[in-house]
Amino acid sequence: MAPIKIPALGYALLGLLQKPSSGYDLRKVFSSTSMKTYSDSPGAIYPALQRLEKQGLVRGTIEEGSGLRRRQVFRLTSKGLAELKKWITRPVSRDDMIGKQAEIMLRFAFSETAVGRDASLALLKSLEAALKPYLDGLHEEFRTVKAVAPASGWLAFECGIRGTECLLEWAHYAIATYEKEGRKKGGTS
Amino acid sequence: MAPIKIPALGYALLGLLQKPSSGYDLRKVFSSTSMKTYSDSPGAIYPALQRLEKQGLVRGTIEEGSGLRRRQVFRLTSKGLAELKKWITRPVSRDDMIGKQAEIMLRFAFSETAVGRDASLALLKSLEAALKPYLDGLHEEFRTVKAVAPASGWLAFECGIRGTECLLEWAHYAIATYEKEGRKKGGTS
DNA sequence: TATGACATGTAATCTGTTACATGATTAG
DNA sequence: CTAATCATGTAACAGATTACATGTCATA
Repeated sequence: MAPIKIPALGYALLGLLQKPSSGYDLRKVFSSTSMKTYSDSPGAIYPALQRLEKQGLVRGTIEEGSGLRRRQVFRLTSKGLAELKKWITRPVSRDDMIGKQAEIMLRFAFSETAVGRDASLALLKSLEAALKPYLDGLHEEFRTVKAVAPASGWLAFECGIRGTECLLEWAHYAIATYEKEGRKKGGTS
Repeated sequence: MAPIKIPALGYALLGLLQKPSSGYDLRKVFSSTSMKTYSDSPGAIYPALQRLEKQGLVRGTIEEGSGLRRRQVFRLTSKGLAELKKWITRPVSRDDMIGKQAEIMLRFAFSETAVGRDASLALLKSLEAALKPYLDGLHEEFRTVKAVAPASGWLAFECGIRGTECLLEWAHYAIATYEKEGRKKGGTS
């Protein structure tokens, strides 16, 4: 069979569904928290949940009688949890660096509850490893850009570089945080 | 008439078309430079160019006889340049902070050649002004997040905060760069 | 003569946006 | 009684992805 294809919104939903929720609950998360990157419109979320259910990744059960209008609560199936773990534990590729930094952060944010702190650390190290050569490439490209572009052009490019350096520093900090935690609690072994 | 609606890719094309280019040239820019965020697929670019031409924002002229296969070179029309300027000079809203940081950088990158350095500076100041309250909001939300989320959750959130702080620092640096330039060359007055 | 770079396009499909439609319950 | 909030959905449309189709020219 064809390998399951899940768009970004689908993974965001799978991650949030580690805690059983209705479509409405999920919409509220997207509209009220800093996950506003994803659409909170019913026209995006309800069809996405239907697709996930058709793929067997979530299962919805209607809650009757609790006073309000019927609510359909969705839960991850074991297949759904497996897909979520697979997504989270994928190594970070060079390709992920380009427009998908937000997706990596989402994977990391879910990693601890979905897979465990070892996976969180592994993801961070994988990110660090991908970041270094990517940054080298950016620095090299910068020399070219600075020679031909107007100030606003190379300044914008420099902003991208600084942002990436900032991400790398954060990764070090996050790794250090996990390793300190690990020593306290016993960690990997 | 309905106000012209242009998706992100359309603006990217308008900006690049300050220098007349064929669809193929544009694709190469997207695939070979750090503008890989935008699709370099023909199925995205050629239809987008057709839409822009239908809206009267660009005009394509076929270059024959230069040896290779026919090449259609697109140029900005005056209407297209006006739309580009309007897009660039829009003040930065709180809403732009959310998933549209890349779009703001693109606007800034094009600002100097399309409108002039005064517009570049204005855009930076507008960004700075939007960034400050946005950062305050993030810090406040962080306190809540840290109390309820696992380490990977709040660390991911912290990454967003650091990235935003980094952007603000860059804005200061870019403003300083422009103001130094301005004193040298006579600038605004 | 076959491969790869140049160069442009279309068609099927998927996803998201926008706007609408429905209906129950609670607060003022 | 009316408005707001809870709660779910559909339909029309726009745009992107993927894959395919076409054709030229240079070079190995």
